[in-house]
Amino acid sequence: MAAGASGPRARYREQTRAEIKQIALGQLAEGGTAAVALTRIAKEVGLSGPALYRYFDSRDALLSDLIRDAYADLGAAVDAAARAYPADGTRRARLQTLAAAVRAWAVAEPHRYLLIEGTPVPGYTAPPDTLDGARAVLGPFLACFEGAEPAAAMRPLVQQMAQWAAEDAAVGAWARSGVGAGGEGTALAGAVLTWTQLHGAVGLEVSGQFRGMGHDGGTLLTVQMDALADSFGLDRPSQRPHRPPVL
Amino acid sequence: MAAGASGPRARYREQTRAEIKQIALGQLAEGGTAAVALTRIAKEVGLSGPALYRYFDSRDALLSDLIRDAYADLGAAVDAAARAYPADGTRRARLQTLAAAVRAWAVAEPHRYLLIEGTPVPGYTAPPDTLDGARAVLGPFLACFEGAEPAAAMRPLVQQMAQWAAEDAAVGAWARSGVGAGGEGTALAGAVLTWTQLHGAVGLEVSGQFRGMGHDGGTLLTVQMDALADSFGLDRPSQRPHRPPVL
DNA sequence: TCGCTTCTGTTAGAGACTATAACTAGAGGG
DNA sequence: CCCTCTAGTTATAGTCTCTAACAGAAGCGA
Repeated sequence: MAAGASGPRARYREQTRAEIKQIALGQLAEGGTAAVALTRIAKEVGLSGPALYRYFDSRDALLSDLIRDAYADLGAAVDAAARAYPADGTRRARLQTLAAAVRAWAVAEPHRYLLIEGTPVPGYTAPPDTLDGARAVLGPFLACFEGAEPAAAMRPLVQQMAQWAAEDAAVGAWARSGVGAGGEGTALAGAVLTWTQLHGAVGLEVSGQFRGMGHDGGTLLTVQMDALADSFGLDRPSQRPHRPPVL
Repeated sequence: MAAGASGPRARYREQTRAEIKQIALGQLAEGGTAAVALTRIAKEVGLSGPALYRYFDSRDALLSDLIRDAYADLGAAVDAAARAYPADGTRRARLQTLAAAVRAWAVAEPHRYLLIEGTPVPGYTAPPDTLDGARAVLGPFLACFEGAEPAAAMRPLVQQMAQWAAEDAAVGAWARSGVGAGGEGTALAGAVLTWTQLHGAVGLEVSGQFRGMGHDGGTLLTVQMDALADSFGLDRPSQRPHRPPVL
């Protein structure tokens, strides 16, 4: 819908914007957020300095666009994983699959993941779409908690989430999009916990803080998700042969 | 040892350095890492521009110092909580207490916490003391897992950690400083999981990504730590009345 | 006490970057 | 076919990091 492309001019404009963003991504990959400089982008794209301001209001606007794209991309990856997951699979395995999809995307594009989940340090500009983006990524996780039976330890959070779903109609509807009515609190609690643990595990791994430690990020995440599945009583743990995934 | 203070000159130097750091902390609190500017610090401290380079080699050096201090401070807070915790208390409650101490520090000084756990975006300069700092913060958590009996889901991670402790003598000794011999893998796994989940929960809360969601950070962290304690078989869950902590 | 050394501070300036202002040429649309 | 709006230009202001060259003063040993 955003296309529009009312004429050849708009088309060319979109093309230039895309080129700018691509070069920005390159700089991001090389030196992090701080390395994204409009002047250098301009030089590389063959324009001169201020011309870029025809395409992006400011450096922050460009970064916000990159964040938006990254969220969309990650969301698509999770969505694809959810779509590919067999309908008759266990909820536990679904949770593992989706979590692994997030991690795989993050490991493949560390800089973009840091852009998303990173602390809003650069210009302290909290992009407002962050919430929507996170919600889109998290959506497919809701269904993992269909009919879950959370352990006692989970109760306080489940209660708070149920109340939230009751007070905010949009949130309630969103939660019900993943699980049947009545399970909103559980599903929201599960999704938020998943998000939090993903943020912790993947964020630390991607930012290199696990280097030199005796474990690999995949195992850590698998273990965490497994424990989370236990906490929500997802399926039977049954017999889990524990060979760590070969990364 | 670091004192030295061989003369009045060194004393004055230390004083000026402290003043610079304090002003930098103020700027950090107002606008994040990006807002810390040497020129403005100089203006505020009554010096002129390049004079600051007599006290810090570069802007990054100043930030590294702030990071070092923050780690030390957080470590001290955790240590104090550990020291204040009764020797005959349960390991589960100890875990909750230490985790709450970390969160309390982070909530009280969000900018400094973000400086620590934040992604290395600004200059992409990974300060090498990060590892030591994290280890100091994590140390007191080791003892929470004394004699723990990890659930099946934890096994892969425990195994990896045990191997790590076996291969790296220093790590093994560190782990044994918290728990008796034989429990290294379990303790390390517990500590790393705690760190990861703390990072996730506290980082998201402090960076404001929970705003507008129907839960409070304290409950989320409590629930997570409780589930973690379950996963490691710490004490008896017994009867937990679940009133959420009033924040 | 004298004089050397070292430390602390200064101004000047190079270089990178964001962003605005004023202006120009040309492409599209009515 | 002309008029307008757009995409580009150069010039410029202002901020920031960091280096260079230099000046004054405090400390220290003989």
